[in-house]
Amino acid sequence: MPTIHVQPHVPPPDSLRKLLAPPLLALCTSRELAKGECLFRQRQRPRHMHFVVSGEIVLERTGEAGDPVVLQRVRQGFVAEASLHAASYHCDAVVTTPGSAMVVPLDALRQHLTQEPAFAQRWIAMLNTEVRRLRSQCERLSLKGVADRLLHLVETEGANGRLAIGSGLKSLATELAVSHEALYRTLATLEQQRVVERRDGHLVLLVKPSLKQRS
Amino acid sequence: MPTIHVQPHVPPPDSLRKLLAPPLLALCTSRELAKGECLFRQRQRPRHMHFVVSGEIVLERTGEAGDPVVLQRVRQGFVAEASLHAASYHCDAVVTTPGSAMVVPLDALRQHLTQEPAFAQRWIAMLNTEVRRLRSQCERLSLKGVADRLLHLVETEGANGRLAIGSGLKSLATELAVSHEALYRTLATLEQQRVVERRDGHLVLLVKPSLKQRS
DNA sequence: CGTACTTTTGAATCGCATCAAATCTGGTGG
DNA sequence: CCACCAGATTTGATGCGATTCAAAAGTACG
Repeated sequence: MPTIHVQPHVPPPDSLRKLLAPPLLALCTSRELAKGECLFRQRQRPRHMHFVVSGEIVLERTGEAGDPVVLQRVRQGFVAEASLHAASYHCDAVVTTPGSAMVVPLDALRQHLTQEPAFAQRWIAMLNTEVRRLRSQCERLSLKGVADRLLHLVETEGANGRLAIGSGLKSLATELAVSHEALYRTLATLEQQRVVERRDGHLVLLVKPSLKQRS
Repeated sequence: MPTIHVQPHVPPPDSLRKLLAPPLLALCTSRELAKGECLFRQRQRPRHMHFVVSGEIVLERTGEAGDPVVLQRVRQGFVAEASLHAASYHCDAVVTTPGSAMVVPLDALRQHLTQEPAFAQRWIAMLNTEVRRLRSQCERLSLKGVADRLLHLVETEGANGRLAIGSGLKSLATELAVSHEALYRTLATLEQQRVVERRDGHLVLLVKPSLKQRS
């Protein structure tokens, strides 16, 4: 897996510049994300909002004594947008792939939300997108087979039948809530059947989604 | 299962009155929900926002040729809040238990959102809650065992270890993405072990969640 | 009273988790 | 440059739990 080094000054992506007004953008700071680093932990009080520019972080919750469950992987976008008014985080944010993030002070963000109606509208639109994404994820996790979940992921999250594998298939397996062995096997089968292909860190669909004729 | 008949004039619940300002509330109309009725279907253009007051509706998506997947059950709250600016619905809304809903014209809702900053704030808070709920649901669906999912549901969605079974255990099984047989069996086992109890359409936890000693 | 549905239990089967082990990979330090 | 190590990747074997098919009993409703 080729490690891509980030440039010293990663410009905030268009999506962030469009969402945030210039005055807010000016208050943002950049932050490097080192592998294994924690952006925040469960029960901490939120002080900043993080926007992942590059790299990958995962949200995970550790329930009492169980294995940590991966709630979401973020490669581009806000982390825990819902913690806007929360008194504490409800999950951990761990960096799985080095990169960088934009950091917005929470109090400034809240203030702009109340004072800039247009900004509030954009924020609502962003949350709507997030709600839809989460519903998709629920739909995906409702599927029974590993192959179904994987294909659903590529069709749903991928761009034009092409999905970037972030930090290895292992973390992808956790996101799909299957064992990594099962994912490896399923992927091998799908590759043999010419349904999907792995190329330079990407999963590529080789058949039209409507022609689901595997097995 | 006792069928509860709704009163002729169901007042909008507090949560709705707090969220909507009086001027918007005045534009709302009430609507009876007959069993099996469709509030809307996939690909239709949204014209109204629905708030379930009583009864139960489910959001389900039918993927090409697969079984319909239940995305969410709503017993109290907005249906498809994320379709605020969407050009079309991305799922069906079917009434599973008769009741009533408040209907808000979408254009009026959008207008108030842009003109009433305070209202936009409340809307954002509502969306934040929804995002958290959906993350919980994803976490639940990531659990492997039927018992784990069921208990997680009662702990998460229930009030004080008490969860109302809406329209039968069968629809609950679909929400948990397990076969209804598996749910019946698991529930029977859990009742034998004095972990949960069924009383008048409710699931009641009999042990502290922290003392998870089933096995 | 009959029909349609949910609930319940039984039995057979299958897919995935789990345990195990080998290979491959990139990165480190000698 | 090479030996070496930690992690990811891959393949194999086994067992469990859930799905599936089947059927019976209970329940609501016209």
